[in-house]
Amino acid sequence: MTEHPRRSDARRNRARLIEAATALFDEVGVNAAAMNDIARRAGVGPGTLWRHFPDKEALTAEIVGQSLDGLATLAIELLDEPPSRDILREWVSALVRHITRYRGIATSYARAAHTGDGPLGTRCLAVEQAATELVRHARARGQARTDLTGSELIEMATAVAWVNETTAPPDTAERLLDLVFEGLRPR
Amino acid sequence: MTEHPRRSDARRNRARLIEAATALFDEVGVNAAAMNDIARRAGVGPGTLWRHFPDKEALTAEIVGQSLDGLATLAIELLDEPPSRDILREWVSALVRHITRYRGIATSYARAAHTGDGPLGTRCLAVEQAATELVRHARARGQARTDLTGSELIEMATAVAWVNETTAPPDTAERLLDLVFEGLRPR
DNA sequence: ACCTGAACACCGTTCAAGT
DNA sequence: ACCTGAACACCGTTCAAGT
Repeated sequence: MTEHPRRSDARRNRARLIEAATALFDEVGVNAAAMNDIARRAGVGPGTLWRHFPDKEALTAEIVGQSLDGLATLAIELLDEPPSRDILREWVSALVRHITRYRGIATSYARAAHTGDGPLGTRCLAVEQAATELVRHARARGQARTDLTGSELIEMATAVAWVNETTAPPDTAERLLDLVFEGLRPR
Repeated sequence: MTEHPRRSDARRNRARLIEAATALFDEVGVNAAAMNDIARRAGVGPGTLWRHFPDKEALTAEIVGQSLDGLATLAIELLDEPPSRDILREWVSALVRHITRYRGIATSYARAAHTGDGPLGTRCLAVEQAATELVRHARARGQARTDLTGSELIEMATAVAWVNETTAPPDTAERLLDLVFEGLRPR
């Protein structure tokens, strides 16, 4: 949890752990990446990994944290875009791409967003607030139905990302988003 | 795999295993139910469980099999219902309720339906064929957009069931289905 | 102050030894 | 023909012993 350890070997180990976890998450996904493998790859013992990150969620939050914070930032930025831009769709697409990038992270998000606890939960709350603001603007623009909420938007995006990563070929996400935005009914 | 073992003690053990698994799946969900706990609860060794069901998927398929087959049957039955009935929505609701009943089964379905292998996969293929037929009729009735496919319908239902079981209060499923059917856009 | 690595509890799965 | 239960490989996590 300590962002900047005092001793230089501790700082170096922390950097190595983050590097190893990032690489392994990219290669095999969050679920398949074993904690002990991350430690071994970083050249440290499992106890050292535990000292820096008390559980897997803390490590996950560290790795995906910047990218996740960027989604909140993106939502705020989209508020100032001209009405010709489909800000709701653009943001949801970015969210789905973010989740898909790290396979297995959809479940972590869903649970963290639900409880609001832990290092992931607090970050998810920030994203949800940004989504609420975004939905408010999209509704005013006529780009979203008037009863849609920010958390519902995130739930739908998480659901699409989950289906996309567990069952479908990787390029089905946009097609599924079409269905979610336009509905299964005839227009 | 053998449906009807010859020796009476084997048949009795099989029945006990199914009973124990059904109870434990109901209590804690499919994911949290440990194989060894199921065996202990049935009063047999883990090896006996393995002999009757070679892995957890085989056991899961046995437990949820009848209910899953019922969904294919339901889809066929709905084909003959009068056009006043919203057959697509009724069937998807039933599918979501079925998945929600056994927590943790959404992932098994998604994977099984994707590969089409194993005892679950073959059953999922039958459900998908029934869904395709149902979608065809719903499109002719004007209850579904003309480019919707059966597998897409199942993907959306699985996604909603997954969100519902991992993040949301248990009664959110119908609200999410409203969003999926009508879309996030204003009508 | 921080690291090491053996150890723990738990999971699903296997198989040699029995009856 | 079928069951038993110890054992295996693997996971995340812990902690006593070091430097």
